[in-house]
Amino acid sequence: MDAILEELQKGAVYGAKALLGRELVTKSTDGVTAGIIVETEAYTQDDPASHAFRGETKRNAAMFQSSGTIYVYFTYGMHYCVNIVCGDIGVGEAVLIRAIQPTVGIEIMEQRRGVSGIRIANGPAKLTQALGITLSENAHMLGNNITLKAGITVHADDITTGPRIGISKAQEELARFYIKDNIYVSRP
DNA sequence: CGCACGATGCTCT
DNA sequence: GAGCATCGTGCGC
Repeated sequence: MDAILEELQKGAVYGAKALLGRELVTKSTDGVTAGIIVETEAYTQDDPASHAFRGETKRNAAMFQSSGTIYVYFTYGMHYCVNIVCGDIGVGEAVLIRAIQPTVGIEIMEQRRGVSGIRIANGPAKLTQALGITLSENAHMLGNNITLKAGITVHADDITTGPRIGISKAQEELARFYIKDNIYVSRP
């Protein structure tokens, strides 16, 4: 957990790769739920597609906090997405978690999502619903209701990149990373 | 099986 | 007032 904080400190692109294979764990009154992170996307401050591109606002303030801060945002009138902040305080960088492979509390997640199998968490808004993450966790630090565990080892050879998804600017930028051949990614 | 679109409300211009 | 780091459905092939 401290080790990952050091990796996140090195920046969003580095952090996006370092987070692959880690287990994201959440606790609630429903119980514990968790999954292996299999797809991430790095957002840096100079990225026109990033919420931080136009500077700090009330909404994106968490992105400018210290590494390991959780940034949750609400979008499309119905969805939450979760990021883990990277880099120095005052710099707006974060990694969007785009897909997880469910490991713990699968029944709870099926109930929250209303589906089972691959569709439980193969997308950024799906995994927040499966893990029970909402705006109430925004700007909190990793370590309480949301934590990271070691998970599985991912070698550099097992990481690949793909086109960015769901954005209108800087689509070609090399920022989306996922574990090769993993069936739980949102898009191969 | 793939594409198109509607839902739905908050944030920033 | 537009656009959005999305998802699910519904339709046409």
